[in-house]
Amino acid sequence: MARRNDHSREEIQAMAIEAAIDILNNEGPGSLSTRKVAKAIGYTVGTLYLVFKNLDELILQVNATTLDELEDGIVAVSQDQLNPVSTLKAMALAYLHYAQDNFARWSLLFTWRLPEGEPVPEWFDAKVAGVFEKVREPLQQLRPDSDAQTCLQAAREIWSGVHGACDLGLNGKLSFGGEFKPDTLIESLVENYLIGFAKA
Amino acid sequence: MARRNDHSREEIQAMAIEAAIDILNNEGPGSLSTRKVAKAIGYTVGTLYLVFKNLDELILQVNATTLDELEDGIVAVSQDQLNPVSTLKAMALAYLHYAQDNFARWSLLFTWRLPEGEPVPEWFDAKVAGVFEKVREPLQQLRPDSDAQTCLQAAREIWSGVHGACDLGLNGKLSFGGEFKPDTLIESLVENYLIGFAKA
DNA sequence: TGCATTATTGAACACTGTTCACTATTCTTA
DNA sequence: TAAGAATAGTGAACAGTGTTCAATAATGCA
Repeated sequence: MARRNDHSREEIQAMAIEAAIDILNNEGPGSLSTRKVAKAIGYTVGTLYLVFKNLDELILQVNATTLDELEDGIVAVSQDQLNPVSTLKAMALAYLHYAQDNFARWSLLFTWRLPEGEPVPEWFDAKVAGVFEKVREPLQQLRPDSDAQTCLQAAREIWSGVHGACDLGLNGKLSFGGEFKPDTLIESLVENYLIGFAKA
Repeated sequence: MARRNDHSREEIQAMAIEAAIDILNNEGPGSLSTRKVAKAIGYTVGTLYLVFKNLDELILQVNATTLDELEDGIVAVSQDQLNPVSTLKAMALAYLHYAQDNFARWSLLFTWRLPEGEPVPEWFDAKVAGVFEKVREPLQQLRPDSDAQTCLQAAREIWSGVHGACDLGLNGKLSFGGEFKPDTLIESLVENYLIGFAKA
């Protein structure tokens, strides 16, 4: 046997998450396995199960960091925008570009399903809510007289559109007749939706 | 050994597809396996591989029937509508309801990824194009002066939205603050988008 | 009836997530 | 310092996965 107390539980967790991200980036989704992660951090599977309940829990943590980065990316571009419409467009494009640049992780975030009974932990839901709040803000600016609930609903609607375009677009489900640029698609989608939203 | 020539290759294929659909409906996605399908149709795995190249090919066929049913469902409700807007709303809701009622199969259609090199066969892409053509028609009615390419682009946009709402909604990614009804969400999304699209 | 053909089998291989009896290292106490 | 308790870490084992392919048994034909 090798080291003991070389790393704390928290350190091993962090190492595992990092290793998992590396594997996802380099070998794509579906190549992630407990043995691969264990090997990458210099431990065996058993240790992984000492630190995570199971693979689902590890993936949940990976998805959490993905969600954080996604939010950071969206917030970053929304700083220096002149009006709510251009803010929302910039945010949508930031979402697309993150998904393009980190396809495996972005994919995992949406394709991974917990086993039947297991509910998504509330801290995860809270993170999701945080992202949507960032989308709600410019929508609120666009219609200051509407209540927060209405704008939150609109955030769900517009972000569904952006997400759907990324999902279908990046998975080759939209490339069938004529050229098709995801950037243009998303910009036009946001534009058209906001005309309707602003008018009502 | 048992029967011989009891069923033709085509019959075994059809039986396998049907069995796979049953398993998906009853046990959810992720419970599908070659051995289970083989057992369900009274053959062994070996026979399955005589009739399908691999599991991917079987799933592709399952997805093809899902796509067919999806198109049928959308076309059915679009018959007796008074105007393009109500047609598109009805189609969107039909899409949602199909996804709700056949969650496992609808899920499989979008989460299944072929191995790295393998391209989606063109007959599959053609099927997808067929569905989008059905969406393009009412959009064309809405803006008769626009060319087909513009309306096809709009079809991609609006259907991305509808699909994204189903994806996030049915996977519990939108249920975080306040009540949330997928039907209402989708209707409002389509409505707002079409205001923008009709106006331009 | 005997032979060639071929549909069908199921054991084997390399992988997966998960468990747990065991081992080796560290910490505590005498 | 020596003995013992506590525990970090292991890795073999189990049940499952997709896939292959030599062996087998049922059929059609001569």
